[in-house]
Amino acid sequence: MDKDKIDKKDHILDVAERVFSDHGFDGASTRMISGEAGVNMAMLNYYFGSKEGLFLAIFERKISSFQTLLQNIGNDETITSWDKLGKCIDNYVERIIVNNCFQKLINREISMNKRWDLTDKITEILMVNVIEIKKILDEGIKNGSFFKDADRELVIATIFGTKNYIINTPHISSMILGHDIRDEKFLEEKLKPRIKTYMKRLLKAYLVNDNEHTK
Amino acid sequence: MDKDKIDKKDHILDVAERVFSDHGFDGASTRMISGEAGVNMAMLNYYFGSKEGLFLAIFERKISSFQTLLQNIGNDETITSWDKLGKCIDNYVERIIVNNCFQKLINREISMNKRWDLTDKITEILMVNVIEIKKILDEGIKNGSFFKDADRELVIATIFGTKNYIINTPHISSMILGHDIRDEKFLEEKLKPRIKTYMKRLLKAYLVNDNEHTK
DNA sequence: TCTTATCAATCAATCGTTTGATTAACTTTG
DNA sequence: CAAAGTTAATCAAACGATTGATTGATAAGA
Repeated sequence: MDKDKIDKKDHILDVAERVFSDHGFDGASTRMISGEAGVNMAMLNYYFGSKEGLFLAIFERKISSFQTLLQNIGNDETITSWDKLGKCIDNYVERIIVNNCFQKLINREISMNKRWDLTDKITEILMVNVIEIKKILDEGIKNGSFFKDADRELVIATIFGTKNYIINTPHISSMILGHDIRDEKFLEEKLKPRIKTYMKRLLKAYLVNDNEHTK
Repeated sequence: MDKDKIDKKDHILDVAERVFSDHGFDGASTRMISGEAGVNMAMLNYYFGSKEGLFLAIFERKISSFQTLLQNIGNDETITSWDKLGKCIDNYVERIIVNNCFQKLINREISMNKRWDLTDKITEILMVNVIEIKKILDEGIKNGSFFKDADRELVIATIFGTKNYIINTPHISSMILGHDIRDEKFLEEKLKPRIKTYMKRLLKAYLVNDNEHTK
């Protein structure tokens, strides 16, 4: 009974997430969503109050599920700064999912900058990862294992930007890589390991203090 | 007369570009656009046939202006592969404009993947830059000045991704950098040189063949 | 006179939302 | 235990508002 209701709400949210990510907030009609979800149109307002309420509910659900898997590699004292960063990269790349509806939604919202409160909420979530990496970089520079003039902020932009570029422009990155990145098998077996290796080599070459950076 | 007409069409396109980038295709109404442009609503259909026609016209205009400034650093035989890449980076970073309406539109369209023909056209344009850089990387690897196992494709993702991350998520990157990146002065005097320096150091450390990459 | 440009008014379609009736599932009461 | 009452869930139908587009009239220029 009560569980059925939750399942139904969850089902509607699943469908709405996909439809919103495909068509945008304004492009997705309530009839479209209710139709694809197989529920009466009035149910959307009954459960979520309004179209905007439904939209926000999608984020609320994901946000609460995000915060549970928040982890703290940075505080581990037993491994080097470099190994910490490597672990972060592995962890981060592993979470790559192409055609991720929610990722699309986040990108659109954050570039749209229309619903301010939502943008702030999203920013807050994404900043958790940023701060984690920044902490590791700070530590590495402080203890001398990373090169002291390293541009920590732009390193962060590179880590997130490289991954975002690949998954946000699947059409282009597929062309660059010569293979459809939406192919699950290719992504899992080839691309993910490749990105991990590349990112680590790239950052090690820049960060790790065994060569002088002649300008 | 004829020039007035072109100016008027251009003015409508200017306004439409901004309104579409602020609200998305479906979120921007024809009344909104015509109102802000100070023209009668029927003029949009008179000039551009339909709302979609207006939308496409925005891209047509930009595309034709893009293709004129296409350049060919790659074919210069007098400088090293590394200097070519450095020039590319300088050139590319210099073109960074935050709050660029058209950039927003392109991103939305390319992640939306709805209007296929338009996506193809955009891809085609963006690939010009990609191919240019790829050519330089190929050459550098071939002539031994770049490290032979360098992942050319992912290097490209890093170059474009780092920049895209910064300008597409102004809210976040401003927070990371501790300064509003939409501040024209800051962007021009501080950020642009900083990105140039960083990108060159990063890529040089990874690409240039004066140190072994111990895994 | 003929073409082009502009306009207010209007079109049918679709939008998000609301309504009132109906059904189903429990709870209370006699 | 059964009848009455209460609540929540579901639905078809309709609401007013807004959408993109079209009309026919009017003005201007060649």
